[in-house]
Amino acid sequence: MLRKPATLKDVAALANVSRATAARALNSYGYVGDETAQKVHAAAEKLGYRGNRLAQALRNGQLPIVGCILGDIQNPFFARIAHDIEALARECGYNLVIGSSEEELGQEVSLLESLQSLSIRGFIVAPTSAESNAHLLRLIAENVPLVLIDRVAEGVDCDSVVVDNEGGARKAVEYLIAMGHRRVGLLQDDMRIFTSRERMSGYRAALAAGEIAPDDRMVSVSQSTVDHAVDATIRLFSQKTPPTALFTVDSLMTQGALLAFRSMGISIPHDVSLIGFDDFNLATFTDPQITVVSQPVAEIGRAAARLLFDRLSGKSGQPQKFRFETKLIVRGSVSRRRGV
Amino acid sequence: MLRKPATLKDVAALANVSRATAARALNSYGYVGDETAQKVHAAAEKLGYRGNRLAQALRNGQLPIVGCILGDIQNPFFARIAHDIEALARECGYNLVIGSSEEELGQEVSLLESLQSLSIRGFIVAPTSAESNAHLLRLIAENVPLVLIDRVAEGVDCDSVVVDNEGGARKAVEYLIAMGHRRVGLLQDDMRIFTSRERMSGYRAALAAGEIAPDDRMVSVSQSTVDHAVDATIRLFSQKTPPTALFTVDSLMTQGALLAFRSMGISIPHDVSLIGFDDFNLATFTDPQITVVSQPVAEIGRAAARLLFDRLSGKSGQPQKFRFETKLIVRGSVSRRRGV
DNA sequence: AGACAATGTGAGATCGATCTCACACATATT
DNA sequence: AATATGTGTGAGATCGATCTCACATTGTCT
Repeated sequence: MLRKPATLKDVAALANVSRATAARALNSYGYVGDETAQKVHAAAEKLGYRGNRLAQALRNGQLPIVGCILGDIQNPFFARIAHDIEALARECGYNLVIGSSEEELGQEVSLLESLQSLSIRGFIVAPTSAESNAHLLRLIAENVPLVLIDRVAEGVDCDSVVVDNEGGARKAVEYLIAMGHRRVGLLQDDMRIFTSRERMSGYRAALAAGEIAPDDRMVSVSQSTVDHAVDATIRLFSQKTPPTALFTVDSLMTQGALLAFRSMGISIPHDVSLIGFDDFNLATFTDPQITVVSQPVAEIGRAAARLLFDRLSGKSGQPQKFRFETKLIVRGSVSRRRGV
Repeated sequence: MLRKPATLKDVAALANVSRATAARALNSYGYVGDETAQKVHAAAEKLGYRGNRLAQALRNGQLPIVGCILGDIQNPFFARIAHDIEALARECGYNLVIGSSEEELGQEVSLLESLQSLSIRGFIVAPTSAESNAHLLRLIAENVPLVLIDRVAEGVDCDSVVVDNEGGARKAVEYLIAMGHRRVGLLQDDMRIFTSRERMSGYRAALAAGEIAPDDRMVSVSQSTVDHAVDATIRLFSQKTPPTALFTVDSLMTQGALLAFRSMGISIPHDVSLIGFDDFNLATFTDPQITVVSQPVAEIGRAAARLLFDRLSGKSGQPQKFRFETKLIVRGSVSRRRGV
């Protein structure tokens, strides 16, 4: 019983006019007689006519959809961003296609290709890799609006919205050092990821400022999931001389660290101090509450979306690079280290 | 410097053949000479030809995109579902458009219309309202594959994946009653929402089984956000004779209740017992850990996606209705009520 | 009355990919 | 030799909406 949706032709036929006239009436341009216009509208109403956006898009070359490629929507940070982008897109009459790269470059590339062949109008991407960016450069060369979010990529000159990762990490680690810690652990994800590099470099800078030699044994790398972070933390703290403080680079890792500490019977902040990058719902429910570096997550998505829609509405000019400040929120997960 | 993407015509021209032949070579159907095929492939390669999926979709009437309309991607429950759907869609060569209804019927309707006019192939929807469903019925009448998720709608006969909300709620409230509570509060969201109704009805059934008269003063309604839930909880517990136990219908509400209790100086489980519907990351980090009714969230999204793709690949037959069991996970947020 | 605008309408081209059909030429079959 | 089959190719229609252009019809101005 599949009733095909009504087309403009059907409307025109019912109203006894040509397709051209029907189009004029419905989109109100050019000359149309009042009576004719009414007939057309009545016919459209009666048939439940809804224009085929596909055909429209084919005609004018662009589909009112924006693409958004993030690492993982399950990360609350990305979920919030996706939500805000979708909301703004909706206001602007766009829809949002979401793809998860799962932090795999190949996935990101193929997702982007498949979306581009849909004549999608613009992209917001959190690039998996800071270096491999031929696919992004191609977009720019083809003049497709692109906004990078959370992360930038080397040599890719386009709009972007990031936070001061290095500064945030540095503040956190400096604070730990000021509290007397000298063996400060770092739990981070893949070094290909821009934020990871920057946070690592903030970590290093803080160590250097504290005249502490970097020590690879204090650094553990894992995928950004709770489970992987648990393992990585356990590895880090099973050493003979484990860190006395830990800095984790995102909220999933922070959760993993908390779970690992619990399972190992390590208590915070008595046995180990902890600071996480990115504030999250859980942070104030634990005992003690977790000290974090917070990012203005409510602004990031909206800022990126606004940049994209500005481009889409024709604004040209130099790429705009936003960099939001981060803030150290001191709660109770860090204690002063005596002696050693 | 906007270089338009190469079209089939360009490829055909470069290879010195007609469009028809080029199409045959690239999609390998019909007869094509070996040499010709090679020429075409070489030309396509050289021009970086990527078919225009828009034009293809217009031709065959369907776009390889599925639409997913959920309440709010920020709810970890929906985030997980969205993630799983996207992953399966990707495997099947589809992309995913996500829309947030924000629990507004109007939003849901307009989102659905706008996506349908894109010739999108199928939908997974968590309907805002259990009753207002003309838009869903229309989809079915037009034979568009539709899978309802988390919630069903009255009279809408299609594939669906839900959990046993009533049973879950009932188990929770019966447990509270068995622990000696007689003033059991309910913190729920809008009654138009299917899950809300079902959970309410489980709550009522448990009260009835315990021979406790329902009392409207024990029920507080709010939007499903942490902030609204805080207010609603405060209202509930500012009464002369507040509940001694509380059942919350989703994880955001549970978080709200926890925050409210903290701000009111109410301690769990000493002053009040708490059970939440839907397990969530925070539940095991609090002290005490929160007793919850858990749903098999990892299966829901995949099940729905599988149903949808089965339909898309032509499977017909009676609508399939999945209903997953829920499980009461007893942790430490409920204590036995003595005396009263 | 004749010229010239303003108004209203339809035929047909276009976007890009695909598919049907007709036609060419070869080889195979009686 | 005449017909059938197999192979390879291109012209043109199609999907649905839109836009350009040409053609009417009215009204207005000298």
